Formats: sequence, C-alpha cells, structure tokens
Amino acid sequence: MKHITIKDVAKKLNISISTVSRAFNNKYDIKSKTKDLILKTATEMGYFPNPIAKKLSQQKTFNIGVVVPEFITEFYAEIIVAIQEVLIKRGFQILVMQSDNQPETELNNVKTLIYGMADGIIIAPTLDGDNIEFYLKQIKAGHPIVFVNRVRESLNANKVIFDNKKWSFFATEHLIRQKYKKIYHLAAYKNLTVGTDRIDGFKKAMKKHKFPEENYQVIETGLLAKEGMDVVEDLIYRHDLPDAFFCANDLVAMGVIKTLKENGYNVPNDIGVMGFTDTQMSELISPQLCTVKQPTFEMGKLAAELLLKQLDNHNIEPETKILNGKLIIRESSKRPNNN
Amino acid sequence: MKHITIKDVAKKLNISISTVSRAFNNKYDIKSKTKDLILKTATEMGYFPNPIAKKLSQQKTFNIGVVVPEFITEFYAEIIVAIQEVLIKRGFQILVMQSDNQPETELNNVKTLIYGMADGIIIAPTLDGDNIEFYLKQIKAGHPIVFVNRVRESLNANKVIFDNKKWSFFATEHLIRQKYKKIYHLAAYKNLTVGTDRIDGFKKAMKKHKFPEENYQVIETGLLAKEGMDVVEDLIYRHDLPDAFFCANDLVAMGVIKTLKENGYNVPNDIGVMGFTDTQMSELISPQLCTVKQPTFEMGKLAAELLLKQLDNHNIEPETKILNGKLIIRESSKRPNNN
DNA sequence: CTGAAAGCGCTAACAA
DNA sequence: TTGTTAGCGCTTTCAG
Repeated sequence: MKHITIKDVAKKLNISISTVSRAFNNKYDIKSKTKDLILKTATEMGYFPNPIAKKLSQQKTFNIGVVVPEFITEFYAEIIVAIQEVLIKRGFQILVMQSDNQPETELNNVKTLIYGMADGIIIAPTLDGDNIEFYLKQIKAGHPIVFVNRVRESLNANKVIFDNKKWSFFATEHLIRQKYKKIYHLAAYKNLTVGTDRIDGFKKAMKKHKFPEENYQVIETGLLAKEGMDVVEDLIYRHDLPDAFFCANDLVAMGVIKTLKENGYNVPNDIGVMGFTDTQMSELISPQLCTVKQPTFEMGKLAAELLLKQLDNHNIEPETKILNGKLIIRESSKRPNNN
Repeated sequence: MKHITIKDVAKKLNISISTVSRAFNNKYDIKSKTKDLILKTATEMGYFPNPIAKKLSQQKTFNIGVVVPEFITEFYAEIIVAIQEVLIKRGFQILVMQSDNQPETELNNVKTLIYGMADGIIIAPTLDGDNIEFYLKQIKAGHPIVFVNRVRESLNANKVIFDNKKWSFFATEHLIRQKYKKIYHLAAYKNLTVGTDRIDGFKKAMKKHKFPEENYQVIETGLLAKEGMDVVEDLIYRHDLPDAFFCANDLVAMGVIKTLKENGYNVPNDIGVMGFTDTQMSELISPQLCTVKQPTFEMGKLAAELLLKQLDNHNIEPETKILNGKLIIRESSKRPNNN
C-alpha cells in the first residue's frame, strides 16, 4: 500500500527532492553522474513517479481519453486502434471508457477523464442529445475535445463523421442497378442520426428512380443479427418478402441471409442482400456479403490528428471531416440475369 | 482552461473550503441549509470536484483499470463488458487500456493505472513473461491485482483462467468420436500458454486413442482467418489434407472453412472443422461452426469479484478460478456416416 | 456546525 | 549544479 515517493529516494541519497525530480525529467541542469546514481537507486528501490501528483502540479498528464458507446463490435474497436496508433507515437497513453449506450454513463466518463486524467478527449457519442451542450461548454473552457461518428453535421466543433446519407444512397442504387424491383431497408434505431441519415439516402434513391410506394419500405430493425432474423421471419410469415434487403449493418445482413437460407431462399438469386460497414466476417460467409466499407481506421486517425492540433493550439477554428466510403461489391447482391 | 475550484465556490459564498468539501462529501456534520446552498451555487458556477486532487489527498479514486492485449476480437471485449457490469454497480468506473500484444506497452499501462488513477487493476497479460514479477511485487506492496486468461496455473495470485488443456482434449475427442481418422491441429502462436495448453490437450487425446504418429499433426498457425487460409492452401498444394481440422480459434476455423469450400471440399462431409471460443459469428456461417464455448462473461465477472474481495481486504489468500467450457456441437464437425 | 491548517507527491521558480 | 519553498485542489484532523 505504501508507495515509495520522491522523498524516500531523496532521503536515501541525502539530496533534495528537486534533484530527484530533475533526474526524472532531465530538462534542468543536473550532473550526469548524480542523475545516473539517482536513476539507478530509484529503480532499485522500486520508485516510479506518481502520475497523479505530477498531473496536479504540472496540469498535464500525457493521457488521452476515448469514450465510445461500446467496443464489442469491430466498428469502434477499429477506431480506437487507429487513434491509439497515432497518439502513442506522440507519447500519449490512451484510456478507453465504454458508455454502454447510456448517455448518463457517457457524461460521467467524460467528466472523469476531462477533469481528471486526460489532456484531451475523443468522444463517440451515444446520441447527439443533451450532453452535447455540456461538452461544448467544456470546449469553450479550453478542454480539447473531438467528436466522432454519431454527431450532427451542424455541430460547431472538431469532428469526423461519415457521409451516411450519400453512401446509403449509393448502396441502394447498386441494388437498383442489379434490377431488384422491391427493396426493403432494415434500418437502425431511429434515434440515431446515422440511422435516419441512411433512411434518407435510401428514400432519395427510391425517389430518384421512381420506385412506386408499394415497392419499397423502411422497417426499423436494429443493429443485431437476431433483430434481422426476426424481421425476416415475420416477413416470410406475412408473405411480404421483397427481392432485396438493404440492411443497417453487416450483422443484421448476416442474420437476414441466414434466415433466408434456412427457409430455402437463395441469396442472391432469389433475394439480394446488402450490408453496411464491411466487417471482417463479411467476406468469410457465403455468399460473401456485399456492403459499404466505412473507413474506421481513417476516422480514428483523423480524430486523433484533430485532437493533436487542438492540443497544440487551443484557439483554432473547429474542423469537420466528412468521410466517404466505398462500395464493396460481393456475391450477395449479384443478380444472375440482370438484363 | 481554467477550472473552477473549491476555492472559487468558497470565496463566492464567503465560507471556508472545508465547508464546501463537506457539502460535496456529505459525511461530516453540516447544516443541510448551507449544504443545499453550496450545492446549488456550485452547480451554477459549473464546479465539479477535481478527481485528481481528490485522489491525491484521499488516496482513492473509484476507478478500476483493465489492461488487455487487444479488444478487437470479441473475447476480451466480452470479458470487459462483464467486468464493467459487476463493478459499475459498486460505484466504480472502468478504464480500459490496450497493450497491443506488446509486453512493454502492457507494463506502461499497468504503471499508469496502478500508480495513478486506479484503485485496482485487472490484467489480461499478453505473455506470462517478465512483467509478471513486477506485478507480483506490486501485489505484495498492496496494490490489488487480478489476472485473467493468459497466466500459468502455478502463478500464486488471484486469477481466473480457462482449462484449455481439458477442453482442447474434449474437442479433439469429439472429432475422434465422429470417426475422423486424420486430424491436424492448427495451433496458436507457441509463446502463448493458452496455445501450448491446447496443443497438450490435443496430443493427450491422440495418445489416449492411439492415433499413429502419421495421422495427426500440430501446425503453428496463429489466430487470424488469413493465417488459417494460408495453411490450408499450403496443405492442398502439398496434397496433405487431413480429414479434420481442430483450430486454435473460431476465426482461423472460418478461414479454413472458406478456403476448403472454395477448393471444392465439402465441410463436414469431406473434412470436419472445429473451432474454439464460440464467437457470435460461428452460428451465422454455413456450415455452422462446431466449437468450444469459453465463458467470457463468467471470466470477467469472477475477475471483478476477486478484485472486489481484494479491495475490501488486502490480505486475503490468493484464489484461482479455473473455468470450464462447453462443447457446442454444430454441423461443421458432423460426419454423415459415422458408423 | 464551521474554520484553519497540514499534508497527499510532485514541479518549478528562485536562491545559493 | 543543487536546495528551498510555494503551490496544484482536495480531504481531514483539530480547534473553536
């Protein structure tokens, strides 16, 4: 329980604590011989500078906090990996906290990090709800913050987001080009901006290509494989299957494919399926999943870089990075005779 | 940049800082009227107690650190979720740090957490290597630490591990019972205890059932789908395919299945495949993957509970929880005519 | 019920 | 090149 402190080291060597401090921060003049001696004995004694005390006096940790809704899916895990890659090179350590998709938990996490142990923080919000105002106040007070993913484009802050509307539009158009005639969009929960944006993109494509109202539909489904399976089962039961599904994410798409296959439908010959995000698994299943690649690594990297800029200069103008994706054409949406 | 401190609040109300402190910790006698007033104005001013300072004087945060090799695969992500579930109920916040499979990074992470911002720490080590000694020293010094997963059974510390040897043995026996006659084990990297333990279990089963040496083999493969694919391609090229694969994890197994299918082999009729871990995806692919379920949630939960015990009483005897898994029998290892 | 003051471990002027 | 000392923001005894 007892930490060895700078004092213990100083006493042992009969020198002052400031000399020990200098040895560990090697930026003040100090005889290299004493420095070596100090470092050596300190290590022997098992001394390690207490970061808490350091922070309190220096007003600087070299920690960056990252708050995400969850990291059980690859999406945020990959973003975090990218953030870490950039910031570790610059001498920072990364502390990650999960909000569990709970805005209150998110707020607490951010508070702990920002008031306590982090010089800056990257937030992937759960919702673009009430917390945002608090965050903006913190930014104004000088705390570097960068937002990622689930934020409104209009938010005046450093942020990196994905152009969900556009790529949902493109994904839908891909299905249309494959001559699928009746397309259902299995959407994410409607309280997510990313969800509504994808719905918008889907509808836009439908309108552009003049699909009659009865030939397309948006079904609020969710983000889990199970939820996709349930919806498909229900549609089968009601004899209301479309000839293509555009799913909110890959996991839902995989659930859809599985249920379709189990019920004797061939994907993509009978029914096409399109995912969103491009997870690792999407090319390991059969048929391989056609999807939209979201540049998770790029998102993380850019967020980290925006944060570094803020750390260097607190008064820069907020920047927004809107990222593009890529259609990953694979079997699951390939109609055999699309003539 | 300027935080509002306890001093500012005290000055504003013309009271002492200790009174303000009391108001926020409501454990000392304080007139409820003054308390309310303080809390109210403090909130208005945007005051939030600085956790760093709190920790320095109290020697207690309510943070628990969790250090894992990575959380891009479900395995550790699920463990973390379980830990969080237990500890949040007890008023702790969880700080997660990734070691990136690098022992040095791991050591730094642990140091930051333990000396700095965490009352206790759960470590899922990258290797059971040199760092362990340092950790044991910390435990002796009174820092609560619990180990998870990649640790030797002989380590005298609080830990929760999985009985890899046993379940690797059972997995192998399952393949044997299915009458597969030539079985290759695609092993994890050999410097991982979990890897060598699974190899041991595999060999033990082979010996028990008197498989001739030429009918089984251990191939160091890794933990990625790509690595599984490469090995299978190589075996196909060398005309050295077995009639069953027992893979180090599900991801490798999925890579194996994919490559086999692409090369015209039927799984499980021509070749059986068995995974390890039971990821979400394993039942979404076809054929569904037969695997061993590792109780990730249970592991996290128990680790958290062991930590809580240590937090309450620093001098308890170290406990070891060795967990069992479960065979999840699915298509990929079902031989049609196993008579 | 409230205030004064010491101290948590460290940094960073300022002296020497 | 080294030592002395005043904080960093908070808790917690000890007086009052």
